[in-house]
Amino acid sequence: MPATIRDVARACGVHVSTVSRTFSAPGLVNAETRSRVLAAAEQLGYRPNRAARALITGRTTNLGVIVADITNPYFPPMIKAAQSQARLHDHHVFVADTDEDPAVEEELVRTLATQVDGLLLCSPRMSGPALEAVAGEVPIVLVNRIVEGIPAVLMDLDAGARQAIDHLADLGHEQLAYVGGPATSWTNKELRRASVSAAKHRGVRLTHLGPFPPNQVGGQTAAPAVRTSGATGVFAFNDSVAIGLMETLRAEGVAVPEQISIVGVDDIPQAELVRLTTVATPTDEAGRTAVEMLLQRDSGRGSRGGAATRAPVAGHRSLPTSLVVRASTAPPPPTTPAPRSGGRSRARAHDTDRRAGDDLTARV
Amino acid sequence: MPATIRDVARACGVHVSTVSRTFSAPGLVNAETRSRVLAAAEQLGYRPNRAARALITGRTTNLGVIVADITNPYFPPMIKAAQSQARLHDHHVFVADTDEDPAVEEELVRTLATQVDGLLLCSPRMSGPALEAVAGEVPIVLVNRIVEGIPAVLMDLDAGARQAIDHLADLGHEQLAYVGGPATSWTNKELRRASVSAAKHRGVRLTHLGPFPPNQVGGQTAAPAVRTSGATGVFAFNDSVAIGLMETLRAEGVAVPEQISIVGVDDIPQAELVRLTTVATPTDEAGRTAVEMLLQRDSGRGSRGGAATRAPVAGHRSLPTSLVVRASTAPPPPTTPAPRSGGRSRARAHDTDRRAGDDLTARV
DNA sequence: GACAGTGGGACAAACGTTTGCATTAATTGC
DNA sequence: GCAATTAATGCAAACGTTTGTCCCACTGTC
Repeated sequence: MPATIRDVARACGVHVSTVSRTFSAPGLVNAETRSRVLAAAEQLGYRPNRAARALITGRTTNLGVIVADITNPYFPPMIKAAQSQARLHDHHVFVADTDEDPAVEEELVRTLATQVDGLLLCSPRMSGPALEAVAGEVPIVLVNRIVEGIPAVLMDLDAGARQAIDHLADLGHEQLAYVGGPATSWTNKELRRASVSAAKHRGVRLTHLGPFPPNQVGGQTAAPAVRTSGATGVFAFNDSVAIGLMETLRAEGVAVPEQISIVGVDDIPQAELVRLTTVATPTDEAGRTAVEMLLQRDSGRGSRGGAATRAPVAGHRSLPTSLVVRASTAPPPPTTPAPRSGGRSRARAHDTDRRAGDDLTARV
Repeated sequence: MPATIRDVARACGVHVSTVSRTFSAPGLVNAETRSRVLAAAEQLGYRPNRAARALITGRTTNLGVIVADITNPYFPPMIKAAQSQARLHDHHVFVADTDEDPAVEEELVRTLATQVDGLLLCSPRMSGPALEAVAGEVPIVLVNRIVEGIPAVLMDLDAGARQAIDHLADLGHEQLAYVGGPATSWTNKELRRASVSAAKHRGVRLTHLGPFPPNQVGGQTAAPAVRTSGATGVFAFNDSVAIGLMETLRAEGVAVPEQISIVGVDDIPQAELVRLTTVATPTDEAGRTAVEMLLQRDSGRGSRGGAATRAPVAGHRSLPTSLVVRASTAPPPPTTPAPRSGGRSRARAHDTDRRAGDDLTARV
């Protein structure tokens, strides 16, 4: 029923190849002919059939974005940015949700592979070897994961952990805890490593707790361990965990931030609502950048080109994080333990700042 | 590079049509041959090319979901459910974000139309005639919108508004306000109408405020109008507006719920965090249902079938809402205005309940 | 006035499938 | 045992594009 290229050709007495070129290589067709073709196409409501085009060119002008859970507030900004960036290049995007299941993830990648020019894997849970195998079938860009030979965009977690630990140390905290996420999470591993390193650098003690599920329930579960750890400053795997923890502590009568300070990661919308201090990660920029890498890598490819023309594998791109100070952090209670003078004075200054402009948000 | 149907055919000395049938109509091919074909396909890593299949069958096994804003927490559960339901039927889904722009929406529909078997338009902003035109090109199911002749799934806003207004009236409020969303929003129109009707039915006064943007900023903007309206009970277009309003009122020293009660709509994750009383709408079920309607309508279609085989246009499906009572609603302050005895006594009871089990959530 | 150069278009093959029809072989009914 | 049915497979056209190659009719040049 919809008009085909042949209908257009017939309508203006010209060969189909001319119509085709009018769209794909306008320079090769006479200006007068071109406008006749365009008029006819417009009038017939012609839209090129992408499937047919994909069949012969080998390029689909489609991208795929695969995430663990669309309802996790961390992902939507990334998806949105990816989609919008793709649209800039006249691409559409498939979005798939793996429900946190590596097997589903793998199957989705496989079935999607034939229909896209590239795949964006966001915080993938798949095994490294599986990822490498899959990268052989279809161009891939990873987000929040490093696998040898596969391009990736990452958050600068080293800096992020340093910002969080420094902030707590600046406030005067000397006993910290890192509340970890899932054991299988690459991000968790990195964050933990970076936290340990930053704590050592500042000369404060840091204990590791977990693993816990990466959501509010995980935070609730972590509460007892946090209390017995004796830490006055807590750095959590992500905002959801931090929020779950904060709410639970408060319900149990532990004042936050007066008795325990909490820092999260990601700066999801909920974090602002509960005034959680957190390390903001530029998820939207990650989505944009990843799509750009995919498209760049892809350009010049196609079924005819073959593997030889494939662009050299791009490297990793690291995105800057930034600390957002809100109302979940403050100096530790004065009683325990004996404060060092330097830390205390700095902490006092911070404290005053926070009370003065309580509804202000400082970005560091 | 990837194996084609021809490679498989050659590998097991059989014609391509037999291979094709092995997948699309296994009953027509001998069991022994079938297993030989399957083995060869498996060994060569053959996956049917969807573009080629789409080209000849006219069916893409793809669906599209179009929303105004992916980062609006209202939509992700709907997208997730739609995607998961589609996967059950071996379909993939495109997700597109219109950035609240009707023109973008229209263009996305047009470009997506050629690549999908059906489109899910969630709270579309497009004009009615434009929607009708588009529905002629590709099967469509609307969510949260009624347009003559186009199937739709809707929230039962009549019931929702009644639940909200009844709840406020039960608490003893006699002067209410409806804080409206965008003027172009169909949902807003319905909600407003239903609120007026419910208020009249209960014999309480209700004034309409707005329009306001459908987000927290909208709620902030609405605060002055709410205060001057004299209302003690507020029903807001959605949770985001309700939250923005609540936070602003509190910052200005107006106690919620002691001085003003607020009810939202949607029950987004943030609502639970700030203990907002709200009318929950089953967005995930909406996504699931809509996909089911789309697929059902689509089955038996295809390029060869033509319009004659198109199933009769499905009707509307209305989904039940439910009131979630949290801590943003309470009886009005005793001073203003003189309470009617019936309302008061009931309100007292409610009030006691709330204080007794403060962290409990009642679903009505 | 023949000739190379060039711009514009037509021709046809190809992409990887599906599917109606023809063909063959095996089975059944009489 | 022969026609008629059924089961299994082969054959080839078709889907709507893109693109390499070929052809024609102009130009401008010597």
